[in-house]
Amino acid sequence: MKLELAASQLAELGHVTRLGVYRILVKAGSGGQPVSYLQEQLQVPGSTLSHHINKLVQVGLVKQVREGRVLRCFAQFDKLDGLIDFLMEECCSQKAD
Amino acid sequence: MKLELAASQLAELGHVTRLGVYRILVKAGSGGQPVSYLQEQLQVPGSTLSHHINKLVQVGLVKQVREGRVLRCFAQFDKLDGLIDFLMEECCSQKAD
DNA sequence: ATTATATTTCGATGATTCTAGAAATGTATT
DNA sequence: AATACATTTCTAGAATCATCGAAATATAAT
Repeated sequence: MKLELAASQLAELGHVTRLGVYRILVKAGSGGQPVSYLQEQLQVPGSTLSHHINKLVQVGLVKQVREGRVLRCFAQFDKLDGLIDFLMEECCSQKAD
Repeated sequence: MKLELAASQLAELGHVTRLGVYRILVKAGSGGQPVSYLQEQLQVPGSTLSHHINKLVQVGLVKQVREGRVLRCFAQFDKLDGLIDFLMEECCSQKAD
């Protein structure tokens, strides 16, 4: 993974509301949750929430699928795995002098 | 771990320069690396680098130890483990309706 | 068609963060 | 004590980000 992508994903997770969204979606697993559920849980104005969800979508950590008038959101677990791998990559690989 | 702490750690990792610092330190393992080495690798002005390292220290991801006039920096691996655990916590635990 | 529901887009304001030069600090060497 | 070296602190302008009301869009129900 490129460092720039990892940094952008980490930056998006590094905000209380967005991390709250992401955690709910991780907890929800493959079933996901609609925006309305996230709003109910997080108690944040719709326009603000929409803005934050969008940022998570932009970096690939979340996907959305329309179901009638509901938009269901899903955590993209493979992206989280990639991010964690990146953080651990080459851990302690440097030779001592 | 509290969500606020996790968010702040993720936010600090979510910046190209800081993530660059952190990666070098992860790679360096328990031996750490001095600020001067980080500066040489990352090619960023001292005052800017110092500012970024300080943010990593503030959230506990990095520690610094003085060695004469050199300041050696170390990744705090336990904090990274805690952060990763937090991200995975309760994954897919929600019961379907 | 009209109304209701779910969500986004727009737009503007305020807040935070980034950057880097200059000056200051702490440590070692001569 | 003077000089060199490593790093930080100060400062201030520029850039980015967060917030949220109002208006717009999309879908469904009556």
